[in-house]
Amino acid sequence: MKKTAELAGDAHVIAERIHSVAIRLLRRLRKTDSASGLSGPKSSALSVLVFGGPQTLKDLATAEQVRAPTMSRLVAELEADGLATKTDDKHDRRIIRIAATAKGRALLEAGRERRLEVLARQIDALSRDERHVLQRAAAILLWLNTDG
Amino acid sequence: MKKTAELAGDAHVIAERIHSVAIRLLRRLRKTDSASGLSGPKSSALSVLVFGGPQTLKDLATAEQVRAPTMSRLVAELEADGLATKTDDKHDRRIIRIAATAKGRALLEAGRERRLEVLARQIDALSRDERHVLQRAAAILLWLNTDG
DNA sequence: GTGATATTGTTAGCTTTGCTAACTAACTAT
DNA sequence: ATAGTTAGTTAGCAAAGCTAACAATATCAC
Repeated sequence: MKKTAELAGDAHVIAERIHSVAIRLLRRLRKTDSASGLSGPKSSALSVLVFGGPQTLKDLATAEQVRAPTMSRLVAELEADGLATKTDDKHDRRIIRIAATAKGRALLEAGRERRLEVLARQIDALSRDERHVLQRAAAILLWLNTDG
Repeated sequence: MKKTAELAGDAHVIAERIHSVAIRLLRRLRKTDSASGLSGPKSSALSVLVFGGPQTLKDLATAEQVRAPTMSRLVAELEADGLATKTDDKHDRRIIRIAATAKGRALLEAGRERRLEVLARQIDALSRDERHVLQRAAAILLWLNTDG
């Protein structure tokens, strides 16, 4: 029987390891980021635009779990680089629709590939079973982050 | 037969998802960090000191995958807060030994628990099988980050 | 021994990314 | 009409990363 006030030691240890691994993973990926000229947060936002279609600034901020001012600046920078556009909504003039440009899509493809290349190769070298574990883990964590 | 120049689509997709999930996970954890007064990078470094014993600044920087100046500042801040100490090495006077203080250990325990509390609870609510998947995934990713 | 080279850590200064507070503009409801 | 809410921006701050340049110490070649 598990107490509610005290979780199984398991859960804490796993949480700790997941946290630790995530920190190190991102620090490693950030390095190669710079090669593509597109930073992590920018490529992540651009990715949402490319795969999720045009978005409101607020939706984009929510999707990226970032505050509006932060996203406002990121979008401004993407726009300055010609990677995204902002267009006014006709029905609600407070709203702006943010969309990826063709250039943005192209750069994302190239940048993304390059940035994750090393990791992808490492994952490819794993056994089928290990790849499956990572795939399931990603799904579980995604779920925890959104619905949990 | 797999080409070497072109990985199985699988690997790229998994890499992408892992990356995406890691970004969101850390952004989420950072929020609760502030409650303990100990930021993510600091608690991570302190954790290395507590569980790995006294370390050289360089070793600490390497362990945390960070450059020396970055770790130098983090350690200075930990020291200012009375969470770590720096002592000179007798045999090699270029080296400093960095160790966690009792206060540092105590704060780490408390802070760490609080920071990862939500995640730990979520993990605890998963099935035994799902927890096992996360555990294995963490081990695999740790290995990729260090030895791979 | 001495001079060149390595290594360790620090300082200074920059960039990026996040935040909150305060504001404007526009929509909604009473 | 007016009060409140929502969307986005601007300004200003802090944290955490980096490189470049430097001081101090070790080590190695000779």
